[in-house]
Amino acid sequence: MANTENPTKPDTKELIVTTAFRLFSQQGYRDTSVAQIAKEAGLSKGLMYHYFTSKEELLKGIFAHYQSETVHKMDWDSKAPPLENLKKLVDLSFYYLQTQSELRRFSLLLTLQNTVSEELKGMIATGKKQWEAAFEEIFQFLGYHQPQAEALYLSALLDGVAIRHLATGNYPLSEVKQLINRNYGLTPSS
Amino acid sequence: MANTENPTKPDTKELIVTTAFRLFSQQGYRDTSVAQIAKEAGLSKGLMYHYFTSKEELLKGIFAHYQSETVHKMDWDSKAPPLENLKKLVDLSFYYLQTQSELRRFSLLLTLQNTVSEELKGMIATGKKQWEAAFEEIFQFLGYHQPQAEALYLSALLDGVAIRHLATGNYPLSEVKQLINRNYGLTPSS
Amino acid sequence: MANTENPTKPDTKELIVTTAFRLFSQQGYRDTSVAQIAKEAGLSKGLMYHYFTSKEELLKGIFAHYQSETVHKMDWDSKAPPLENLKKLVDLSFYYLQTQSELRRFSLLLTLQNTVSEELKGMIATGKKQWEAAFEEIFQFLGYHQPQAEALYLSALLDGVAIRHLATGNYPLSEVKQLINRNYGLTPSS
Amino acid sequence: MANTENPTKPDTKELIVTTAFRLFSQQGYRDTSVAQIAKEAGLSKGLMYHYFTSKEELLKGIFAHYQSETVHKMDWDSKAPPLENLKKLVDLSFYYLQTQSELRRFSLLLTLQNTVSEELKGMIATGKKQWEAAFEEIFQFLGYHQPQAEALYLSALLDGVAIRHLATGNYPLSEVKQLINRNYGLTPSS
DNA sequence: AATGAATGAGGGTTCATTCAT
DNA sequence: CATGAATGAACCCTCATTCAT
Repeated sequence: MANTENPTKPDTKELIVTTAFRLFSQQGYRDTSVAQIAKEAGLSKGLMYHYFTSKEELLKGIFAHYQSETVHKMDWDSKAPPLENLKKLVDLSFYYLQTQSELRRFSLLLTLQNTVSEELKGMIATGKKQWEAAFEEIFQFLGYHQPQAEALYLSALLDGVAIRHLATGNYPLSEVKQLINRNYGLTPSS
Repeated sequence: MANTENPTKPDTKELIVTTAFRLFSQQGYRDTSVAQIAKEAGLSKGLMYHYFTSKEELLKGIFAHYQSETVHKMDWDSKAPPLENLKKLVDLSFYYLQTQSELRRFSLLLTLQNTVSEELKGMIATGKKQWEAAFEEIFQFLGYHQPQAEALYLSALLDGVAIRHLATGNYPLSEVKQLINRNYGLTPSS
Repeated sequence: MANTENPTKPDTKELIVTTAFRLFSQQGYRDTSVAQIAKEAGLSKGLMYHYFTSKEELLKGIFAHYQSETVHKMDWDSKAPPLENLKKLVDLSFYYLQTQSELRRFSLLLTLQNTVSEELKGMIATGKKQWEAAFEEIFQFLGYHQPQAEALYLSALLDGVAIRHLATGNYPLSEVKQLINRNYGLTPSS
Repeated sequence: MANTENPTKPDTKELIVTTAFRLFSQQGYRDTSVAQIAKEAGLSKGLMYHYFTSKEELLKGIFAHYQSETVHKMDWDSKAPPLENLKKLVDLSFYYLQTQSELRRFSLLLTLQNTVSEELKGMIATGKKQWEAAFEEIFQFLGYHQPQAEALYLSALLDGVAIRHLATGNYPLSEVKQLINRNYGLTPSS
């Protein structure tokens, strides 16, 4: 009777999250109505409020959903050579940018918005901190003088590249990536 | 700066633009109602539509107003030493980020949104193009191998710094700026 | 006539149509606000938009509603004596003019207005065409030399009678009807 | 100094009336804004209120203007042969319909509207009465049994023809006119 | 779990009219 | 005679949310 045991039945909650995420990314949070999400997902408004008590709760739900999906992939081996790890992370950043561009857009959008609740801000900040901490540790290993500032610098650069890529239709991602590789002494692979 | 015709009479149009910009920056475009702008500016809703035919037109008006202020300062001397020019521009970018941070936030936000009108996108894109073109010319002078990619790289970096600064309360702007100065061989001044 | 699913539950959509029609007829389309219709019908504005996506759609709904009621009665037997059929139609025209005078006024009004949407014009035109076609067929049977022109002539006459009746408080409908009967060789009945 | 003496200066009041009449005819009274009339006429809103104290007053002004222009043309000679007079009037009706169609549309529009003020209704009724009286007198001369009803009948017919002509793009005016001529024993001329 | 009718507050916009200049 | 800035009320419409079924 519980639907978690029935693999054939599509998970309604996930369907809502997925649909809402897509629409929020494309049109923004305010410009997407609950009705539209319901229609697009093929279910009723009432049902959405059965799973999420409000539109904002749905927003948080989206974030929780994708963060849990993403985080565990960032497990890097702190004993491996630092440059290798750095390369891994930079590659991962570009990989996400290309494969989950809408998620990236979504994150940046929320980051720039003043209106988001403190709770959501916290969730976003947590994600960013993980990257910064990883970069900082690596730069420390590599003997950079200001590892923290360098970490923030690189994080900013990757954010900037993301925003330009998402905004422009023809941003030369690979060329810019080469410059990054060169500036950090990374050997290109792909 | 003052009304050209009658300095004592407050320029209503400018009052609207200023008020709207402030509110848009604080709460976002969608979360600011025309009624609120009118109330805050101390005039009627109807009057706003006397000056701007729609809320979106008001938004464009804001950009036109502040961009014209900005562009005016960007006239750099292409015959001066390139490094000096580069430094000037980087300084200017940081200067704007600190003095007109909300305009910056706003333009980044709209950049990411798909629902923005083509006309507005054009206005924003034009602003960005000017910076990129300036950077490219300088990098060419300096003999960089890929001046265009380098320009996009630096633009992205500056955008990224802006994002982080706008998102974080305590982003170490000056330290990051030092790193930029060092990486591009610029002598710090301030 | 009653709600097919639950006779006790008042059919909200029909309630809206009925109320709107009454008010539109009394005050005109433009001079009747959606708010007024809602108030008069005892429901919220929002609900009206749940059933009709716009005020104009509501207008179309009214026509659809009443025209379907009308057309149903216009099924005349083309094998019956032509004069009998003609009499039937003329009687019907007068019957509608007296029982649904406001619908008639409304349709004449919209006919003259250039601002009416094409779709609505189409709906009205369709109604008129049906009458003209019926008249033409009958006049053909009766051996009139210009059955089409005669059909348009009679249609115009009936429209004109409607206009005068709607405009004047004391238009002598029955006397004019007698003249029509006489001119077309119809034997009066009522 | 008075501008009535200066034939070269366009009469502002007439310009307003003419423009308003055109727009009212095309779009209806409610769907035409004072601002639009002012713009179309190339003058300010304020000036319009200098000549007409309200929008409704402007409407009355239009009617007064055109009625005074039209009435004096209807002077028919009661001593001439009745059939000749009848023909004259029918011809005149068609002539107006073709040369001043917008005025005719305007009249019919107001006739059908419930919202018009009593004062305006009176003005319109007066115009109609003149035609009816003329027809009645003629039919009396011609020995019709119910001259008044016949007058109303013919008036209605002419109104109906007008509305069909104004509504349809391709109404066969001349054919219908021939039928009228035939039915009333008028010899065609044009 | 699921629907969709129903609400109420608010949003953007229009417009006749007034009035200082 | 002439302008257009300014107002305020109303208008059409949207939307997050609730709730009976």
